[in-house]
Amino acid sequence: MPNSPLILNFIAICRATGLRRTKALEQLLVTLRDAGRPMTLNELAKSERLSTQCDKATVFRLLQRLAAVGIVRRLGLHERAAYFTLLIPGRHQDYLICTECGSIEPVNAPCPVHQLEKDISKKTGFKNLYHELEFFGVCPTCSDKMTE
Amino acid sequence: MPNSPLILNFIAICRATGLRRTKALEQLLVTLRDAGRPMTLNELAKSERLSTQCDKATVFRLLQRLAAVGIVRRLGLHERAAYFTLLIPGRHQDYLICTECGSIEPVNAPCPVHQLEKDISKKTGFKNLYHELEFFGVCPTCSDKMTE
DNA sequence: GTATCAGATGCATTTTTATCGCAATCTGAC
DNA sequence: GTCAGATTGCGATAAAAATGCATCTGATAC
Repeated sequence: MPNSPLILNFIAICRATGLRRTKALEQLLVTLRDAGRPMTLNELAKSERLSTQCDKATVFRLLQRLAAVGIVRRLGLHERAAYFTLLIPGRHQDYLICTECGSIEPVNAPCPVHQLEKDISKKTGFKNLYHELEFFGVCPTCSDKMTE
Repeated sequence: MPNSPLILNFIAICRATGLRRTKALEQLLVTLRDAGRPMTLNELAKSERLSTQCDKATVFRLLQRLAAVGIVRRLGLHERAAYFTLLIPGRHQDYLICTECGSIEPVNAPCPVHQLEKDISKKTGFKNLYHELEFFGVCPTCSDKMTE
């Protein structure tokens, strides 16, 4: 479903903020949605959909714009390269990351931080608060390897 | 207090793991402690104490080793460059970061995530879990500037 | 449908951050 | 004081991020 309501809605937001509907934009959104996880610029640029469609610089600049519009978020995730993920409305995601192999998986648990977010906003005067929560540890596969 | 008990203790841990006590090591630890906040490699290398004392490559390698020993942690913080902070035993720190000016301040609130950390460890089999929690928003100074 | 033009793109290049190799130097145990 | 091994400085490289510019394209007006 390359043109699901989700994608079409994102494209509408882009259009409303002055971005044009290009092949590269659509493919980038679809790639991020299908991945369902944060991806690096390199992963994206080399992905099946995008590598044949546009240059890495284009992906880079699109990600910047999408981040400015609020469709994409740039994450730290402790790695050398930045990760990018779709910001799907109403969905918040925390991550569990293996410090050995770098694997990233979403955490299936209600995030306990939202209330604290409101308190902090009230106390400090910071506006438009959001947060990033990442758990790091050694995954079972890696810890098996380490004890061998 | 260049040689506070804290620093001496860190040095003892280093020694116990085979690291040697060098000027660069001491100055790096003192610089991180005095800063009281995460710093990038570049900031550290250019700091008063370290710039006159050793090369950037040395700071880099020391940070790697200190991270391996568990005295220092490498943080993402949403920025282009990695941040490093002292891991003071018994102290956990979350951060509040302005997305406009990049200022970083510690959050003075009990972190609500530790219980979840244990649950995740039990459920997923991940070991040695820790987490990073960052809040992002627009600080009062920046939001004033934006409405002018 | 076509002309128009600001926005988008490809390609080359630069800048910044991260990392490594190796010879020279320093540290700590004896 | 001696010496093996750890550490360092310096230069080189790799990898990631960012940009300049000529060219191309999507969206609007006609």
